Amino acid sequence: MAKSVANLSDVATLAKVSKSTVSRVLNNKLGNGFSVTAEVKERILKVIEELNYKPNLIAQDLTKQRTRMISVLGGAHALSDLGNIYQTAINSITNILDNAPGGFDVTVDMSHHPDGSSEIPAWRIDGAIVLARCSDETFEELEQRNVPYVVVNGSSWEKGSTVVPDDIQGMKLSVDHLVKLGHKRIAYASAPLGHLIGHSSIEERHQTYVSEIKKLGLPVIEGHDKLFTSAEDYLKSIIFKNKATAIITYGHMNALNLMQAAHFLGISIPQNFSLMAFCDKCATDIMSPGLTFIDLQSKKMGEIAASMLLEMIKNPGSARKQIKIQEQLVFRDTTSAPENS
Amino acid sequence: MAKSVANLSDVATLAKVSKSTVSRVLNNKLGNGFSVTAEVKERILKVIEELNYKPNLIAQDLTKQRTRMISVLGGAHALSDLGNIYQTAINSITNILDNAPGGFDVTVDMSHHPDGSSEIPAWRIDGAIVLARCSDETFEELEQRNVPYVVVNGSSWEKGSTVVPDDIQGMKLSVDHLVKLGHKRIAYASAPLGHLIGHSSIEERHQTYVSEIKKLGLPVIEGHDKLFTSAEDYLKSIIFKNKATAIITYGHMNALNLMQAAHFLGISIPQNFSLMAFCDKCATDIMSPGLTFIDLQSKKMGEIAASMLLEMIKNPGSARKQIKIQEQLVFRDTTSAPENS
DNA sequence: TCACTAGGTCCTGTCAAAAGG
DNA sequence: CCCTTTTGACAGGACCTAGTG
Repeated sequence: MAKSVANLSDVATLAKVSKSTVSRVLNNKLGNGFSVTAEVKERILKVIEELNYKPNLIAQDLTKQRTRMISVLGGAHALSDLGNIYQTAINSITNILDNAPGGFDVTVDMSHHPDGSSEIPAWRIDGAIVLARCSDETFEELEQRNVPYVVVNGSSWEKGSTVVPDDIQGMKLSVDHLVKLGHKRIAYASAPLGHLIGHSSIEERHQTYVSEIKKLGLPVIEGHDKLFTSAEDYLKSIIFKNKATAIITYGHMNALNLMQAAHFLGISIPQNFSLMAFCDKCATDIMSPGLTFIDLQSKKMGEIAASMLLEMIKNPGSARKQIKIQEQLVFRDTTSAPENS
Repeated sequence: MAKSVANLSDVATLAKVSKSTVSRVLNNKLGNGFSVTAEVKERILKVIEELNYKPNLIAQDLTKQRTRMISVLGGAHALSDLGNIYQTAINSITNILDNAPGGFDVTVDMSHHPDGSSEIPAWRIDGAIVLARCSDETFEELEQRNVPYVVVNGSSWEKGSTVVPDDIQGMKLSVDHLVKLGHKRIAYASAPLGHLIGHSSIEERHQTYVSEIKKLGLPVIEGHDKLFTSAEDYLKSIIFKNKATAIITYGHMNALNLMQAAHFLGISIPQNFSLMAFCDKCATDIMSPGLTFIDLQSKKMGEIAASMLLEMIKNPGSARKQIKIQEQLVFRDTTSAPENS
């Protein structure tokens, strides 16, 4: 196959000028000690047009020592289940970085890197956003290569910044909301099996549930410390046997399962029990009736993460930041005063 | 800031050998006319270890003229709404390409490229998967650069291959399913506003609905040619006024909306009307009761697209292919014989 | 000062050729 | 002269500094 694309030399030869001139017509803003005849400039531009020449980005990256590429790591779990908060976060991250001066190319890494092997193209990126977590090897490489990175909803190593939702405050909001409605027997359904094991939100929500409930002198309903499995069994145990009047769930998937199971068992929400979850607004849009939820503010998390990353890229020496985002209660149809109050 | 990463020269200097020797220790499979003293090899490997040297991928790309990167284009709509077929497709695409010999780095391009400007890093990728469609400029660049590409669920330009579901056959399956159950008044709800305008599936499903219904001598129910807006209005018009006993919807979001509206209006599914949709298996998992649907086989589409792309990369001269995937009926809880039959 | 150019730089991979025995 | 081991020079494409007439 013949050479299919033109390069700088080709343009230079055809325009009968040197490569440097072509390069500077393309890149250097005219004015600061740089000039060309209008005629030469025209000639060069015409040849570029004819050959449809475009600079080879790889070569450009090599000389400029920067790629204007930003990688979002952890796409495998970000895309795995429906309506999780990372989708929203990714969207706002992309928006910000797209519109940043100069423009960055945002790209979600989808490869399921086998355990123990970091395959992050650290040499190819100017920065990274980590969704919740990544492998130790990846963290190590990011740190060693001095790649600026921000972790969204998770913790970082030494040099990375973080943006996390304030789950302690969110759980307090939840309990407070239900207590104000008159609930006394409030249960908590933890994360389903297979969820991100060891994620801090699992621990924080759980512990805060226990401490808040105890602080108010209310009964801690059993099952809060187990991972969530069967929604039907859970309802039988928590509603029928333990007489709970309200359930807080770790995420929207639990809530969805519980709604379906309740429908199946002939129990009504919120007549027979109130239900609320931690999740993102967009996840609740698919549910009916409208779920009361603690908004994790994933859009805002994404925006802040992206801005912080830009700052870190611009200003390599700056110190890491750790930001906590306040969560918000959105009161809709699945919570109300308990029946017997 | 001091130079933070080691390069080939550094290794060579410290190991007291030439750069080429280091390079060959790293890359050339030993055996075919290549050899080093065990001692030299050890020395080099030790230095590499010490400096934690890793080849600069950008430079490597430049010399090798290939990046082992594959870009998935169209991420903006692939991630925009929940449970759409592209998520499944992306997952299977990634699986295949990850495990391909040599391994490819799959990356989803998320940038919302402004109209008219192709910003595809065509120079940086070895191949592309297009989800449904991309801008004309992008197609143009892919073609001109001879980047192998496969379009999933959409049409390509001259050199690209395509994998599309057979919507004509799928609509025939739907109508046939409902007719066999005894339905005579079958309606079709088209794509919601804001969906991919002009996508062939909208046209094909709609036209096939009309032609199949007519062929069977059944009444074409009005509303089939309008974009879907309010689920409640639709039900009032189609079920109450037009006495339809079954509705086929363009996608799972319509179906979800209709289920919620039916619940609100006090109509039961499938007692009062049957409902089915075109969608992906994973989208229906979040619905209750279980939706009868036409499976678009997005997993299979992804697998085939990825394999075709690998073939095209390996074999640049090969002719484009256009593959149609058979759709499948999955009979669940939302369709049954009509009440008055 | 103006209008332009030569040649080094970024970093790795390759190949012909040289060194060592 | 042969074989093994190693090397130097250059390609790859764009950018940039120093420099020329």
